[in-house]
Amino acid sequence: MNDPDCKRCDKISCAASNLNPTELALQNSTCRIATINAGDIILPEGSLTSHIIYLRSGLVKEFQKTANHTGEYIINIIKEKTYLGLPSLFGDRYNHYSYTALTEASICYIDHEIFKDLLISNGQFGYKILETVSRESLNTYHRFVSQHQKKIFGKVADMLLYFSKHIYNSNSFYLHLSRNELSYLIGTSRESVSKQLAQFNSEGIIAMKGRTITIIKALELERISKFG
Amino acid sequence: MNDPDCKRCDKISCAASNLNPTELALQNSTCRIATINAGDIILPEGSLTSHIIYLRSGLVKEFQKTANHTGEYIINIIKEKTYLGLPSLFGDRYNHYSYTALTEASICYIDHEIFKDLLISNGQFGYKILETVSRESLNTYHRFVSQHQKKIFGKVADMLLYFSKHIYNSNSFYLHLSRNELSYLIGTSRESVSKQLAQFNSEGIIAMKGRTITIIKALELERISKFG
DNA sequence: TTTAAGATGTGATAATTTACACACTTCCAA
DNA sequence: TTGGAAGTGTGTAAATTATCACATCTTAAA
Repeated sequence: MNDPDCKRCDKISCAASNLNPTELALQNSTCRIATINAGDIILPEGSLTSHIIYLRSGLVKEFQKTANHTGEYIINIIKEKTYLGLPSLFGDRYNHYSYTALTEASICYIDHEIFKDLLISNGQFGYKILETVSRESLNTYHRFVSQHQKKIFGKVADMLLYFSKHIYNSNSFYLHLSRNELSYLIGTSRESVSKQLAQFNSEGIIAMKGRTITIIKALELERISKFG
Repeated sequence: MNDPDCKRCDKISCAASNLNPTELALQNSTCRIATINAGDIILPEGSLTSHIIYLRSGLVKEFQKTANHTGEYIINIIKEKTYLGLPSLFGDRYNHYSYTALTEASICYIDHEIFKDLLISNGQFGYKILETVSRESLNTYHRFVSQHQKKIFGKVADMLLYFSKHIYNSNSFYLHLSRNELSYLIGTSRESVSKQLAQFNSEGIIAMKGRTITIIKALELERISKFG
């Protein structure tokens, strides 16, 4: 763990940029920074919320284990400059989801009470956090609803576009998730994902080598996502 | 439309009870109240957010039409003393979902700008709204995840417990939704819902007469919901 | 009261998806 | 370098669910 310098941090959150120097110094005084290795767990579900956790850099998966503990369901893939589990923090006293690093990640621990005090004393900061929680809710609802009414080819097309447009911002990317995890993300079986990817590959819609995927016909994928 | 009196309102929101008399008077000055008949639309998806809408009494369904406009997906059933579509308000500039009254409903329209000013100037009020949005997000995520990994009997059991415990607060209730709408709520077909309800009925787990349902073996339903 | 439209129940069939089996590949550590 | 564990691809059978067809029931309006 290192002592951070929030004032000079180039990865500060959009909300925290509304804090004045005094407030930022207050946050800084209780803030600790840590580096997490790929694959390591950041927070297990069911734990009590003691700190705010902010993802400075890296990729994290937010998930929940299934009832029988043999599988999981992935809620979201989280990118840098995002607070982890805000709804759990404000909605309840414990973390509803688990968080695991998909790549090496840098995270900040911020004291819960200080954060809450800042929210209440600085309305602009509070409003930004509210906007953040709202926007993320809408995004997650949208993904859930989309998936619910689609067949597998639609789900897989959706997923590929999600990674391309929202996570990696490129037509070509290395997936940090196994085929199994992809199936946890869209709520199907590993085999179904494999077969659907193989089909898109053979149809020339994507090019695939292991976990590296290149989207060739983006418009076709959009059509499949919409249609299916 | 009538002029309301927020100060004497017995259906005031938990968040708004944090407003002082001056702030409440400010909210009151731009507030209008209206009665909606069962089946009438309150807000269509895609519309711009001009006012905050607060459900004083009644039951409302929050839903989204499918791409081909032949079906819909129900996000939530909303009870009294709840703001409608907060995530749309803060996350974006337009309403992501449609809202239709399931029973006669009383709703308040509150000016968007005044509401936002109150949020920023009164941190406690803002914090309460943040808690509300967070809690609702968690509830909705939870229902989505549950449904995703369950078979039809699990989904229907889930749904029955949801109505019993969260909506009607009774083991016996009249459903304000058609079989078709029930299927939109859990993402299956009307026929599958009918058949599953008939089976629970024949097994003595529930008693059913039209839209009136009595849960006989609640523990058995809990088990089915958890197991499948 | 009559009548038509919408809602519901239910069996048979079709479509979709999962589960299983197993071969092959990749990657990491001894 | 090698052995084993984990990850992946793919055919086939089994399970699940949707769709279709149609009878019956309910409700609301004429």
